[in-house]
Amino acid sequence: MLEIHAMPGHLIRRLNQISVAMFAQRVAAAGIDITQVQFAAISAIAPNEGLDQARLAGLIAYDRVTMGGVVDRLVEKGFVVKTVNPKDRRAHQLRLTPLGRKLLERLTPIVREVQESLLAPLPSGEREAFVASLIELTDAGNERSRAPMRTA
Amino acid sequence: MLEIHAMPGHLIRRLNQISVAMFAQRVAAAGIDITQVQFAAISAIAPNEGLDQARLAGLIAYDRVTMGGVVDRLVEKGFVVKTVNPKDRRAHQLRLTPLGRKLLERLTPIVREVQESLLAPLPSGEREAFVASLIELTDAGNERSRAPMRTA
DNA sequence: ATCTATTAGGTAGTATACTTATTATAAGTA
DNA sequence: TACTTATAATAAGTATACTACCTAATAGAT
Repeated sequence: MLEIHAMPGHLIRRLNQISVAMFAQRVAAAGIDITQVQFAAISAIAPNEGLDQARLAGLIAYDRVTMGGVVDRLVEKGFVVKTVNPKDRRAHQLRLTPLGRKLLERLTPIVREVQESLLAPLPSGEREAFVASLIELTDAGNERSRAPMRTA
Repeated sequence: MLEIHAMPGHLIRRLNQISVAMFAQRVAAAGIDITQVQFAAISAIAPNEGLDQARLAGLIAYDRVTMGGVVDRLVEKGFVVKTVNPKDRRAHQLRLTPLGRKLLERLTPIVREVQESLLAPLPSGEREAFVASLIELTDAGNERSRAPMRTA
């Protein structure tokens, strides 16, 4: 048994890999071609149509440069359209296509199920406490991340 | 407030980003040029000198292909040496150099401190429970990851 | 009206993290 | 011995996640 096997940093990294793999497996099984990160993006665009890439990145705590690539792939797949904001020609406004909206509707219940499966190994009494701790830690550590969440 | 902001998968992803950023910041502050992943690799090689890349990948739950690149960078930096196993010429045996061993010694206390800082925002009574849940979840989900841990 | 600081987005480069395919070698079996 | 299967590593391709740097455009101050 190595020391790192009990280190929070290492365990979080592994749990993230498990989470990503479970997402990919369930979504592929439903015949849908999208990643976890791409899902987060469209689910944040949906209630904020017309927002720009920088604000989108802030909403879901992504790096801005990474966001550019994610959006491009979503545009390529036909789920998102990107138009220049006439009021601020630096900014690209993002909107879901009808296809993107339909995809989000189909995905949402699947993604909820993935979350349940992820926590299923915990006794039901501990799941809430675990999620509460996650929220506490991400909240407290937000500014230390290179891509902090920005809701304002 | 978006639904994903309370989803375990999303929170784990963010916490991993925070953890990686904290590691990078502290290690850079100590004047050391190494990533979290590279640290995990050398800390697993140290007590298992002569192991091959596939076993190393299993020990710390990395993808074997990814491991190849990580090892190459450690070799380039002079922390690890890679030799062909004469008994099985497919396999590359890994060993720390004296420089690698010294680095590991310098890093270990820093990394321990990073783990403490990461959990510091939790009330002290909740930290153990949180880590226990992490272990429970990574244990239970191990086989779902594309890079499961293999200690055998 | 001009100067300055800030912001949005992009490029190029590095590192992780996977997929599928290929090569080399090894080990087992017929 | 020949055939088959398994394994170690690499190659090429895609996606995320950063750094550092660059340009264009805007906003605010003077």
